[in-house]
Amino acid sequence: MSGEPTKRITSMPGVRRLPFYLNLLRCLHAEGGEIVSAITLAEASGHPAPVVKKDIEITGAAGKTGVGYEIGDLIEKLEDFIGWKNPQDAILVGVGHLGCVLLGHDNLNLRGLNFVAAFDSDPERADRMCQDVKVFHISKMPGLIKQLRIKTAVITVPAAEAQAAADLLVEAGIRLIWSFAPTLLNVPDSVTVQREDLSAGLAELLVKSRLNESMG
Amino acid sequence: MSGEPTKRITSMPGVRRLPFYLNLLRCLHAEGGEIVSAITLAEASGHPAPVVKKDIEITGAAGKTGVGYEIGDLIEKLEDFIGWKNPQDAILVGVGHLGCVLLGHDNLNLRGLNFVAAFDSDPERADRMCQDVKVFHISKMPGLIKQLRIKTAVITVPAAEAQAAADLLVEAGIRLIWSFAPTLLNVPDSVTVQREDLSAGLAELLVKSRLNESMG
DNA sequence: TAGATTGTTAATCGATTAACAATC
DNA sequence: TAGATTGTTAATCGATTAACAATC
Repeated sequence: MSGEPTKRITSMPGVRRLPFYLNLLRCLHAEGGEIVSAITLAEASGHPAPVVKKDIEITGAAGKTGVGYEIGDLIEKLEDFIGWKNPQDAILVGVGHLGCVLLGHDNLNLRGLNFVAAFDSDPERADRMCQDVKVFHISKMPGLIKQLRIKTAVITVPAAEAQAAADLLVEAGIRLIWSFAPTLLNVPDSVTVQREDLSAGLAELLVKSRLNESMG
Repeated sequence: MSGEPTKRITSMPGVRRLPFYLNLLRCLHAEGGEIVSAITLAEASGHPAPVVKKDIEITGAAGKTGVGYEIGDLIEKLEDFIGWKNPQDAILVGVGHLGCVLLGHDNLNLRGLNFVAAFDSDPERADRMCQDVKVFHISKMPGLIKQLRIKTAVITVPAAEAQAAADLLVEAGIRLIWSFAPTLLNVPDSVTVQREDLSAGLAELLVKSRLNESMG
């Protein structure tokens, strides 16, 4: 009822901002920077300084009062908190255009995923390479996931096939699913699903722009 | 000070959920459905029914008490509110892997954008087609934007080139920018920018999964 | 009528903003 | 010391949840 210190909730909006800071920090680091203040990060990210400080706080990183944060340390702490320090093995289902882009994630500033294989239900797409990742027929998926003890999967199949793919993945032992299919996936509570929807961003752009106009 | 009825703020989280509902509604419509309740949409989307009702409310759509919403009407209202009824002409800068995927947006369930041209600074990529869209060298961009009076642009260039691209676009008259570059873009207030960051979703997945595990 | 569902109002919750004391 | 910046606490704001009256 009173005082639950265990309930340290981490703000998801905050978590989502971390990769952007990380990107900035890597740039600063590459340029030889050593110290950075929340104010600098705020200006470079477009978020208010108090937000930046709060976001950094959830990672457990500490700065020096009156000085700022040590860039190298901050990078370490952010990577560690997000879970990008030791990229985990992952597979991808659905080697269409979007699937291929994600497999070559170096271009996208994605970290934390190490694709070891990709799968597709179309035999035409199997037994080829896509972005240096071997593509197999989907019939080989369950066996390979179990054998390599993969826990993370990306779904880039059409909406109609997404639930069937998810069922296969869960049955084979997958615990984390990053889905780009515009459908709700039915999975057990023990499986974490993150649904991505590009059209959400487009809708936001169009509505924001209309609000912007009407404000003058 | 008291009672500002003009200040009808539209909830952005709500706006971002609309495209998903729209997708569901189109499926129901295609299957011959005529009426749908907020409860049905809630179950199919994974959002609570009160949220669905509030989200529908912002679009101005009205249901029948005790009955539900007329699917055809709801689709109309959502499309109209989001601004997808009359897709607007748009261009894309940066015809890399991601750029190509977005140009073929039919696969992505994106609506509202009608790509009339694409541009790239690499001469090798110019004067070709990508997903049925003609690719030009970037030197032709300002002229074409002005000539066709394009207002919307998608940026899929590397981070280092994004600001320069944005400057060109704004100068040529672009008012809406959908950017996939992991950088803050400096633009006048009259220009609306929507920044997309795929790695945010990945970070959220990893952290949510950790929270999920620690809960048992 | 009885059951179902919308639409609205009030209560809760979490995130952002503002302010400032502590300290390098 | 004086200036700068962290880290924390309090105040505000907005979004979600809960409850229910209105009504088909």
